[in-house]
Amino acid sequence: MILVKFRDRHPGMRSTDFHEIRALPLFREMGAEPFEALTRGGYVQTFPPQVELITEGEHSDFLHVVIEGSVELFAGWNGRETTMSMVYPVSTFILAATIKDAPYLMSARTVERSRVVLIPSEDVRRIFEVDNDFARAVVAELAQCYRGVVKSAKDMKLRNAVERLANYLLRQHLRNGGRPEFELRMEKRRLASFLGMTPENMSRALKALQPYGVTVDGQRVRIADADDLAGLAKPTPLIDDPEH
Amino acid sequence: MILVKFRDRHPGMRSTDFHEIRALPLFREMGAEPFEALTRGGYVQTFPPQVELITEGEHSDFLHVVIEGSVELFAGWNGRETTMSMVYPVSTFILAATIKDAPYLMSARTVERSRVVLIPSEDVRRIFEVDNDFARAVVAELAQCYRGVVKSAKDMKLRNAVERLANYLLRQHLRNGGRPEFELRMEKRRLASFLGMTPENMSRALKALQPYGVTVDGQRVRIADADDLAGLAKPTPLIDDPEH
DNA sequence: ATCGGGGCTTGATACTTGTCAAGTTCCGCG
DNA sequence: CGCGGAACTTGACAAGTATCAAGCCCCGAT
Repeated sequence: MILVKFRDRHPGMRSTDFHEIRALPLFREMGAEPFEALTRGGYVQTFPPQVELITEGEHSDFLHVVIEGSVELFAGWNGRETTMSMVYPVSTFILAATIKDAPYLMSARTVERSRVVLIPSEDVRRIFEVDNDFARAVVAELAQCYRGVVKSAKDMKLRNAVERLANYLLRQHLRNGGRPEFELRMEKRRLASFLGMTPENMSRALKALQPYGVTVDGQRVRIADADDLAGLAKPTPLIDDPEH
Repeated sequence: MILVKFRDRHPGMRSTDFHEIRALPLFREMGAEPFEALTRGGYVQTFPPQVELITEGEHSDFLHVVIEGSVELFAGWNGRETTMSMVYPVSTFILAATIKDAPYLMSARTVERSRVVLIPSEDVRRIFEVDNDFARAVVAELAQCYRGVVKSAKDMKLRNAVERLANYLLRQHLRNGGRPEFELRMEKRRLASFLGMTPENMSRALKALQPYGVTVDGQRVRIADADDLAGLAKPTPLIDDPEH
């Protein structure tokens, strides 16, 4: 029954969307009723590539949930721009700004055609005030995000470009079940910016990893001997383990 | 009455400590009873300078509150080390690790002789589960911390050494009520590490700021014309406003 | 199939930042 | 009071990284 009501009220939303959002750690533990109240005002929209969903400095109107496609979080200053992170389905972004009712610190744009659920920030804050399970889920999510940025900051401050790239490749390698070959999840130019270097520099960094068994063909990366690469990368869970 | 009980149970703690902790945003909104339960197992300890209070990778046993002195949060990798942030009274640190029951991502050491309150992590998590006001205060605190690290990451990725230093000095200038002279809050070597550069480089960066009216004598900094310096620094609330 | 554009690579070069070594200053301690 | 050590500064040099320019390659549009 709830499903029918849900779909009636949320133009464009499929019941699979509903289930996927519900399954997120952020929403998993709360009761059906508050979840219904939270998502009542939400709606789904499909955006073409390269659409700026939010702009840093602006006020937080919606909590965003990526259902399909991918979204880039980036920031600019003084004519420069850098990729802060990539968001893949299914996950939320800019939760902190929404909860604090503060301006966005980062902008967001679609990379490819993407389906995004928009939940009014006011509703998020209202349910947050009322529902204790949701409030605790928000804590878990924020703590996770916080630790993620801390790791990223350590990566930036303690490693040089080649080391950052080597560790990134090892993380992706593991993410893909340790298979020797995998696809990069984003364009190289974006990856370069994410890792804090120029595209030219990353191209050279990739070459520098050849002696360690890394070969690249387009988006396809092959890691011949992960241990060899790890000898250079020296990964540590305190920076590189996303679960930690 | 509560005060007397409190002091009886917490060796070394003064009633002023009690009030200062209670006044923190993290503890301000919760009821007297849960606060009492939360701090019941806590105690105060005074540490000499350069004592390592926590080590990254270790398990979170206590939530720490700095009452006097100052504490440096730092991280290491592969023989390198960097200062992540400084904690001044009265504030807590490593809340995220405590709540998540996860390993510390950063180490902490006293810089000067410091009084620190230690609250068992188990108690923090227990009260967090039970007390909804506290849970929401934790959200506010974590969101604040998260946004702080994001700003710091933007600072690192978007600005070069001189720009980071210029903006840091402007922030301190503002913090001190806009007076032309103020004292650096930490040693230069630590500040250099915090700002992501070597001490040698910071020495040169300070010289590079002389044409913009910055003069330095020991810990004493004079900013002759903040607007002039801001012309170079181009501060933005999205990186430099701690409240934002 | 051809054209055009954007992403990627490469080389040359310049700028930024780090390293090393030496010297100075400052401060605490005997 | 003077000694010792650490912090800081300075210069010379090396390493890391960015910029600029050119060419290649892939892919989508005509």
